[in-house]
Amino acid sequence: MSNFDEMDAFEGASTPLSQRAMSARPMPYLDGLNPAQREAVETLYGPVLMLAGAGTGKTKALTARIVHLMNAAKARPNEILAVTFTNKAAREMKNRVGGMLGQSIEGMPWLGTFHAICVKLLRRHAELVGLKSNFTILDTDDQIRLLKQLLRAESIDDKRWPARMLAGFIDGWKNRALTPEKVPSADAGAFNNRGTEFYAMYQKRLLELNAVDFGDLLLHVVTIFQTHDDVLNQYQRWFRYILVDEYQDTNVAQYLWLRLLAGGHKNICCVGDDDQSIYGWRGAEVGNILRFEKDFPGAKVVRLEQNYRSTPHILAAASNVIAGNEGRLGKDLWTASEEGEKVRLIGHWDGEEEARWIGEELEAMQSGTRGMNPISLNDMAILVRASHQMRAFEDRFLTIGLPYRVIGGPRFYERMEIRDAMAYFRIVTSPDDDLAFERIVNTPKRGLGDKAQQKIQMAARANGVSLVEGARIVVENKAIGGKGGAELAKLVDGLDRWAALTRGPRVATIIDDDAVLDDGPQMSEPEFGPPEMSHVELAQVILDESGYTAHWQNDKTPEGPGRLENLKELVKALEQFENLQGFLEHVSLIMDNTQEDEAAKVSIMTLHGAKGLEFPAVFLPGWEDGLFPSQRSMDESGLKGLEEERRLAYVGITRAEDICTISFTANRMVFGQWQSQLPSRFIDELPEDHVEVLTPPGLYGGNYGAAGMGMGGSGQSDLEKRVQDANVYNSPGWKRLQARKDNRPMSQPAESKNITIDMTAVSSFSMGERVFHQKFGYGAVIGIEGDKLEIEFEKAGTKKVVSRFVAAADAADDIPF
DNA sequence: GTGGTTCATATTTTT
DNA sequence: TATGAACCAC
Repeated sequence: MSNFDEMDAFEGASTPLSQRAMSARPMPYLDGLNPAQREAVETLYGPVLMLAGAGTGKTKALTARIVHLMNAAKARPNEILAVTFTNKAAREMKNRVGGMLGQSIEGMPWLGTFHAICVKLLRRHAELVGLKSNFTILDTDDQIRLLKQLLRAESIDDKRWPARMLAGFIDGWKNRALTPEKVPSADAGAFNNRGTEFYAMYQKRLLELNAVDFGDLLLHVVTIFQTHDDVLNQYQRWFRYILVDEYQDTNVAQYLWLRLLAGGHKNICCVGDDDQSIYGWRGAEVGNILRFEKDFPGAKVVRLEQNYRSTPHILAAASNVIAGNEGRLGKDLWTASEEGEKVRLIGHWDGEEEARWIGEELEAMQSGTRGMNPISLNDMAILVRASHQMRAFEDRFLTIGLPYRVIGGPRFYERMEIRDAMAYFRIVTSPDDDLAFERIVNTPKRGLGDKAQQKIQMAARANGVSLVEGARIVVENKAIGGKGGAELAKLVDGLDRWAALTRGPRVATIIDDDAVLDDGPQMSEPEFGPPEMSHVELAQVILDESGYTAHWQNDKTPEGPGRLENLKELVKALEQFENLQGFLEHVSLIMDNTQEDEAAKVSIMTLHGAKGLEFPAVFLPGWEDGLFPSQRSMDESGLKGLEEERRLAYVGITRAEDICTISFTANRMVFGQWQSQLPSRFIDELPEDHVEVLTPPGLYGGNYGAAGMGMGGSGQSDLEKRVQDANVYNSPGWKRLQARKDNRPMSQPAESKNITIDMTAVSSFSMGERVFHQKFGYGAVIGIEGDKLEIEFEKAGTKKVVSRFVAAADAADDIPF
């Protein structure tokens, strides 16, 4: 396809208002920048690497650069390609650019995530890789499902060769921009020697389904660029300036993509921090950022080293830890801020005690008991290495009634009910979406099990049609009897009816040259008359008439109400789109957890989830060898793994603005078994001058190492390792820390705990009353003690819970959180 | 086809 | 420990 005529039309497109408004004024956005930031902003041409340490104002610099490009280089907003990894980052950048310009920035169509931009590109050139432009995007779950089907068809024992493993290989290849033909022979042994073969089959199947997975979005676009010079040239000319955020997280495919696009003018500015590369296991290549100057000869490297976030103690601790890594580009972070408190280090007996102590500290900080100004819970965070660590905190906070929020977990669009609902929308808007059909055909239960579904499959295959059409044939032939047959007939009927409601009659395609948007090469789309019903209403109708809403209304599990709530939210989200298609094209990439909350809560999240965030008070629990650094990382990736863990430690510490508290425990329950733990080797890397040891004397003295030795009798190497670890624990650094430790008591229990009793809550429950709890589900009150209730839960057993976390069962909709 | 059982399994998860 | 998937009996 050739878009050159259209391209030429864009070159003459009128100058956006924003730019005219800008050029009249001076450049106020440059004033607030420090010299390094300013240099990075003002070097508009040629390759630039902005090495931005944690908290050095890289987003500020990046946004200022965008504005400066429009202002000084007279770049039109649509000629700037700005890529991020997350939607959140993209959104923030959009907002901040808009803020600097003093107007909303609708005119930056190419500011987005790698994936979102690739979707846009791929929809335009889909046919070059054998797709139709309305392809569907499969998420990980769909991907696994599909692979399972393939493996089953080949009678592969999925115990021994699980689909997940195959998905891992395939993702790995896609991350490296390798199509099946290009997989190197070194990888031939993958997946029992059949990895490449299955990869090829999977890709073929995806094309048949007109579908792509996340990895394909990049892979296909890279393939197009590599095989179609004309297309590549178009975009090379179109994107006059390229900006990349979090460059240290790019994988090979993204790297190639960028190199291809920047190939002409090389006006590319990459921003990143090699010390914050923590996604190696997802295919990210730190090498990309380390190699930048070689890849782009003559590149200007600018270091942002002034930190505006943390105190000197915190920075020193972080710098000292990260100094243990080899082959860094190196930065010297400094700050003008006041000294503040040292990084605090404390050991505990076990995870429960750790959670209890942190809970008390949080309360003390919140009430200002600690002799400081009170801190809002919103300004505190607990950052863990692995999500299973969260449980101890949740349990503890639930019992003491401390409001918390878990960040991360399944994303909105990954939830079962959302995916089911979306499958309904998909099958209605594109009836040949077989995957969607498979998902919903027996959801809710329609009495259509394996056998019935096989019949549909066979009918479809025999006639070379989609599953929906196959189902229609089955219904017409009455091949399925009884309840199932009747239900299937009803479903097919429903699908027809809903599809008819989606759109009005088809209208002749109109190509209106003047109406072409100026955001790049365009393709025309068929048009339809006006729909008879708004897509929002239609969505509700689909969910109701299909019986899906009722399915969850009848659901007895504690999740039921929440799922209905999510469905409501999904329908609400539809309002922002023009139609169902538009929604589906974007939703898989943009829906995220948008729970905006009112009350102050402490955040609990993983270290990975915390990247890019900052909090006045940060707690880093679980610094024990094996947990952090994670044993698995070290086993699988050796020194590389350990270094990535160390970067994770660096990320964790640098999230803290004022107070950073690191803790470890002597014992921890691992897979149901108690294990004695040794303090993390990273603890030894903390600089003693910047650390205050809070561990009470006697608790973790010499007997700690002895306990570790006593347990390690299982094998020679194991024993050796433990001896070695024990030596680490007794290392000079640790001994010095012990020697300097403060003898003060651990912390006073927060008194506020017993003072604040919510009287309304106390009186509102009675013995035997049926209640609902968000985490534990339904239960009966069997004991009342002040504001605490003892509840026998139907699923979760007997628990003591603060009454305001519980709602009367008949009012489950009004749970106050 | 559903529901209960057993058995294996056990990081991190931007899209 | 505790969760999910797979299998088997109704």
